[in-house]
Amino acid sequence: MLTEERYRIILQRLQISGIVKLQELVELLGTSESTVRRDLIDLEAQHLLKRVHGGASLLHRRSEEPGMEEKTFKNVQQKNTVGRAAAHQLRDGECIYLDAGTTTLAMIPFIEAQDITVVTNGLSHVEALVSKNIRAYLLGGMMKSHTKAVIGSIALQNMDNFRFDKAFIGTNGVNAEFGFTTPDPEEALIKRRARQLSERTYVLADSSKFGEVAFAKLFDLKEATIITDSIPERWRKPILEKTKIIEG
Amino acid sequence: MLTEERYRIILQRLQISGIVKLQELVELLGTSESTVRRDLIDLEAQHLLKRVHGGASLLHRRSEEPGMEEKTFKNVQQKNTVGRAAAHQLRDGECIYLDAGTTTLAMIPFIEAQDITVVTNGLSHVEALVSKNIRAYLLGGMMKSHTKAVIGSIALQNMDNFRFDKAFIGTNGVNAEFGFTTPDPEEALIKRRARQLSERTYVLADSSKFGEVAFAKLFDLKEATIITDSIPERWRKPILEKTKIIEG
DNA sequence: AATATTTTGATCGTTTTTGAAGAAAAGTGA
DNA sequence: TCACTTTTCTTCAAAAACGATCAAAATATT
Repeated sequence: MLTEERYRIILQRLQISGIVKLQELVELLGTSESTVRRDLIDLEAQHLLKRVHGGASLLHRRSEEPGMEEKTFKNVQQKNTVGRAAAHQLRDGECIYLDAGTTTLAMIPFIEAQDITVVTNGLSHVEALVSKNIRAYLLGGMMKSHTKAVIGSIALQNMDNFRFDKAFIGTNGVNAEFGFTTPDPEEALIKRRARQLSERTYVLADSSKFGEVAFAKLFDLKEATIITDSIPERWRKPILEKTKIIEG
Repeated sequence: MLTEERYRIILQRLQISGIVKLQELVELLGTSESTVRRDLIDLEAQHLLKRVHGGASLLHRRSEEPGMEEKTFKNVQQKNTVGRAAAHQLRDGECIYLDAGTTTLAMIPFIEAQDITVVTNGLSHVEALVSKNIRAYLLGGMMKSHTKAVIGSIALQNMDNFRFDKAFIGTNGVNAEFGFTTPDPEEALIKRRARQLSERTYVLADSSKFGEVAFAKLFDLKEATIITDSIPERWRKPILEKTKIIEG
């Protein structure tokens, strides 16, 4: 792996989590501790990050977005676990759909499969993908202002240009009775269509989403495999009766 | 294999990935390490890429040229002048196409017209627009890695969903003989189609672009109105003979 | 066809990058 | 504070990449 490539991955990782552990980078980059350490020293010299004991953090020169900032450390951990497990489902050469949202975004640093093609409706996603040298297509359509996601009829129509091996979809609620749900019906339409166009569908949901129900239904539990960090005991049985779960 | 052919493949590869390993190129081109090395040296001398240990990467326009530091401020001033003049052409309720690129990006802060709809292929543009609460549509398609622009056949096909009152397009060269030109043929296709779909077309070009010629032709001078900060005296007459100019 | 020029591939000594091992420093908990 | 763990720093040798050079091959010129 090229030096510049490592730099980019490190910085990208930082953008997403705000902080990275050194050991995490060693694992992610598949290189030695010494090398990562040297990279961090170089990047700090370029004022691109701040080294802290055990890793590095981004220097907060500009005020980050309020929506993304309030995520707790635990949330980040959970999302990373889910993201890692999801990325692990990828095989070389596949074409996938990556839904907008922070959980699917957390998948990207863990992607190791080669020669994959990704279609997404997330603006941040496409940026992260191209900086990892992954072939990325963006759906066209109307920009939803807050979530940086593309939605609307044009996006739907656009999606018909593609067929996917796998779709990775985010959700706000996982409920045995009501299936997967999300607050925005427009986004629900997109997610639903993505499922129809894929061979297999994975729904990414950290443990806090179990039992929740939001306004717009995506589809039933049985239509997708759930990828999560851990299943709350209370929901384990009723949900396992209906669908498969991958626990990271 | 011809030298030029190798150059083309190397640069193309670089456009796609943003970075290439030397060994990767050796394999791809089926030639010796020495030759690839020499190619990279030549291409770097032509300012078409930056050599890094183990391969080459795209040069980031920011840090590459030594005299850029001082030039930046003047450039920004120019772009702002152009951007302001362009934004002033907008009327309430219009639907416009906004081309990717830094000059068109500079328009956005100056937009005052109400209730407008903007279609763009620029990732940064769409972000800037939604944060100004302007209704924005993004073209779908393949992401070009370094310019944050959407290109390719899907983007073209996508554009046919729209009709524009006005199109604002960036360029790299304005020449009396060769018309408007840009380095990337893929981007040229998009720009050309945008012009066809609009009632009126404006090309934004700061004064440094006059006289320049790049590889791919967009269209003739007479097909669009030029918006610029100032016209170099030398080009005033030949260009004014062919088209209209708005000077900010 | 013979000669000159350019391009190519291989070799080799030098420099840069890398990973490992051990010493030093920093954090942790009693 | 002291022992203990974890992280960082330093050093060194192996590996990878580099630049320079030269002869063979391809191409152009006469």
